Amino acid sequence: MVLKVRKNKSPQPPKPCALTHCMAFISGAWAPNVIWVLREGPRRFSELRIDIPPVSAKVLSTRLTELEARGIIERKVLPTSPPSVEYNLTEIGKEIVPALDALVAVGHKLKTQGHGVDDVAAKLAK
Amino acid sequence: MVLKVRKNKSPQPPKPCALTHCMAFISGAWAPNVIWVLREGPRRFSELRIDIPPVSAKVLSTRLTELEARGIIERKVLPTSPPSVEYNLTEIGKEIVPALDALVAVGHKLKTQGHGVDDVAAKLAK
DNA sequence: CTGTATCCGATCTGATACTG
DNA sequence: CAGTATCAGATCGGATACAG
Repeated sequence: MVLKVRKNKSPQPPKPCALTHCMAFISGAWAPNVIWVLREGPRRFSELRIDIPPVSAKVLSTRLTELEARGIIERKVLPTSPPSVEYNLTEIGKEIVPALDALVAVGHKLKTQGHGVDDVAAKLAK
Repeated sequence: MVLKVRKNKSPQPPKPCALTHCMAFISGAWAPNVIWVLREGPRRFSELRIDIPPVSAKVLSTRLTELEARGIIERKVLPTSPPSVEYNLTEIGKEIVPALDALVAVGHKLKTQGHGVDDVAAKLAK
């Protein structure tokens, strides 16, 4: 999902919030999934790969780096051998969870009303 | 924003909801913006182009078609000459708005704490 | 274990031009 | 006005190989 982030070349009048910028933090493949998994507690890198099967190491790594830079997750290196790393949601990160829930609720409702992803794909194919 | 939609090849045990599928409806550039603008009432095609400046006609058209297929917006052709078309949110579509608000609220908070998009970009550039 | 570096194909978007 | 067709460039994610 590409949430397009508009380059603010022209100084726009203070729009509501430049929506797209405000949502950039869930952009990128699997970003929402990471937050979703982390809601249940801390996870290690390899555990995340198991929880989100089709994600490649590269993308997961990229996403975790971004989410950390955005202040949504924390990265903690455990002094073990071999090294292990634990990720968990920050306080702000946890605030995203309810919003995600709301989105999923709507998605579920759409699905039950004949607007599931497959249904939509069929319609668009016509 | 690319919300990756996983192909459900392997019959996964009934996961929470296949998160990604449930969020597909806001995927695609400008999709959230369209919903955001439409919250204030119906808009015509050309009006949307004005409200969301950098969007091209092609993408806007594509997005509107998708959102309609997903049951999020309604398309109404007005019997005028030249023809004009009105778009507005469906009842279900309106339910997305609060979720978007919640997301934006978090985004705004992150911004005020030094995690704006530009700050993040700077961190990642290092 | 936890990543990073490359290469590469798939996908998407914007610009332009054109139709009803 | 309201799109659609086509093309080119940019971006992104996956696979593989490799490093600390």
